[in-house]
Parts: sequence; structure tokens; C-alpha cells
Amino acid sequence: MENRSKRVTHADRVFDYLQSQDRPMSAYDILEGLRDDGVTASTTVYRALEKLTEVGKVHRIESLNAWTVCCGGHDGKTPVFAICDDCGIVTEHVDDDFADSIAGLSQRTGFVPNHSVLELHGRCSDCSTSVPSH
Amino acid sequence: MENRSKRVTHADRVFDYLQSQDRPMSAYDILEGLRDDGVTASTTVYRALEKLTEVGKVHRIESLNAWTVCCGGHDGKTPVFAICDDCGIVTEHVDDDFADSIAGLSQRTGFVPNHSVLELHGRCSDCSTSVPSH
DNA sequence: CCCCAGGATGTAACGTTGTAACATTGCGTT
DNA sequence: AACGCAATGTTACAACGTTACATCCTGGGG
Repeated sequence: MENRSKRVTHADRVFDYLQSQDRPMSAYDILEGLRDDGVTASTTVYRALEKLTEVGKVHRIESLNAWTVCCGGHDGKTPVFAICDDCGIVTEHVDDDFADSIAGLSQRTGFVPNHSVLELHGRCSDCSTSVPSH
Repeated sequence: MENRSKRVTHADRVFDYLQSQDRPMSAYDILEGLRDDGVTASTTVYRALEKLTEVGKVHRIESLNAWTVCCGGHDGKTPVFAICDDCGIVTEHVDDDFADSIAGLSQRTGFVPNHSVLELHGRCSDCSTSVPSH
């Protein structure tokens, strides 16, 4: 009985909404998507996203100005995002090679990394094997 | 006599200005810095940055919404940026390990990378060895 | 039971970043 | 001199994000 249902907050709704989408959404997309659920202000959305990001349930994709649910528990490990510029699909990967690359650069330069932004733009396997985009 | 001095454009001024700064600048920072040189419109700055980026003389730092000069000719190789969140210094690195990491992920997933955003946030060697930030 | 402290939400306004559409200017070429 | 094209300006707007402050709701202590 420790899981006594807590109050449902807009942060929960934002998370559910993001989870129901198959690609990252902008804060204002989320706002539109949740208007019918009583979310009326962008500030509320940003506050929700901030909390969700802090607890690791949501990531921000810097190069898209958009937000997406975390793929699951990867603890402190740095995620890598593969972004298809054709269809918009974004996949999240936890990759030790990248972690090693970061560690190597850190050792060589003395730079102490804290948070890393690793976002690969290109075409997903589906889009790259089908007809050219234009 | 092939180097007959071409007309000096605002793109040149933007580049010179960025080069004179020791850290990335926002487009509007650049606009302010070049007002006395006759640059009056943000559109002009953005057009200049677009061209400079196309020819590889300038990079955009996605996670800062800012722009910086390229460290030099690294051809098609993907740059990695180490961003000190303390002092604001950003250093550019060309790192084969990261290139390999990208290639590996690509091979394993079928994702075909085109342009990569690799931005490490943390503390530079100077800042990490001096007094804590707060 | 009432009150109150704190978290959640709203409101309004504003700041920053980036783009679109269209007009004008300036310079080299013919 | 006239044309053509790149560079620049003007204006307006779209998109993204934050600040400051007010209000509301809820659970726990007196």
C-alpha cells in the first residue's frame, strides 16, 4: 500500500502525452495536445518538462527544440539520439563506444564532462532504403 | 592578380567579429557588435551565418543557440565541442574515436548519419582545477 | 475542525531566437 | 547607359522560453 494513488498532475499528463506520440514534440505542441485536459499555459508545460527531465523520464533534443520520453532506465549513461530528417523518427541509444570517446577526450584535454548532447541527423534504415526523398 | 580584393560584405564582418571573440556569440550579440559597422538587421546576420556555415567557416552550437568560428580545415570530419558551463569557453576537437562510434552505431542500426551534433557540457581544465563554482 | 504551509497551476507580459515576403541598393558587365 | 544579380534593408511575424506574481488546492498539525 505504498503506491496509494498520488494526485494526478499536469506533469503526469505531459509524460503520458509524450509517450503516446511516436516522435519528439515541441512544448507548444504538447500544450495544444493537452488543452482539452485542462492545460492552458506554456509555463505549466515547461515546468512539467523541467521536472520530468530532472528525474530522467524525459529528454530534450537540442537540435530540434523538442522533447521525448526516455527509452528506459539507463541511469547516468549518456544517450545518443539518431534523428531521421526524412520521417522525423528519433531513436535513443545507450552506447559504450560514445562513452569511451568522451572519456578519452576528457583524459587528453582535462575537460570534465557533465552532460553531453549527442544527436545524429541522417536517415533511418527505412527511409534510406526507400525512394530518394526528393 | 587573381586575388583582386573582392567587395567586403557583412558576411566578412560577421566572420571577423566572431573571430575576434573568444567564445560563441548569439546572432543578436553579433548584430549588436556590428551596429557601428552598418549592420542593422537580424536577417542580414542570419544570412551571413548561413553562408559562413555552408562553406564551413562557422559552426552553430545547438545547445547554446550560438555561433563560433571553425577551428580550421577539418573537411568533412565531424567536430566535437567541449563547452565549459563555468567560464563559457568552447573548444573544438576533431576526434576519430567519435567518428568510429558514429560509424559503429550506423552499422549496427542501419541509420545513415549525415550531420552530427556532438556537444559536451562540463568544466574546462582551468575551471575544474580551481575553486568550486559556488 | 480549522488553519496554514507548500506545491501546483494560472495569468500576463516579456525576452530571445529565427523566418518570410517583399522592396531597395550598389556594383560589375555588356 | 542599361541591365542583372547579389547584398542589404524593412516589416512583420512565428516559435521557443522565462519572469514575476496571483491563486488554488490539499494534507497535516494545532
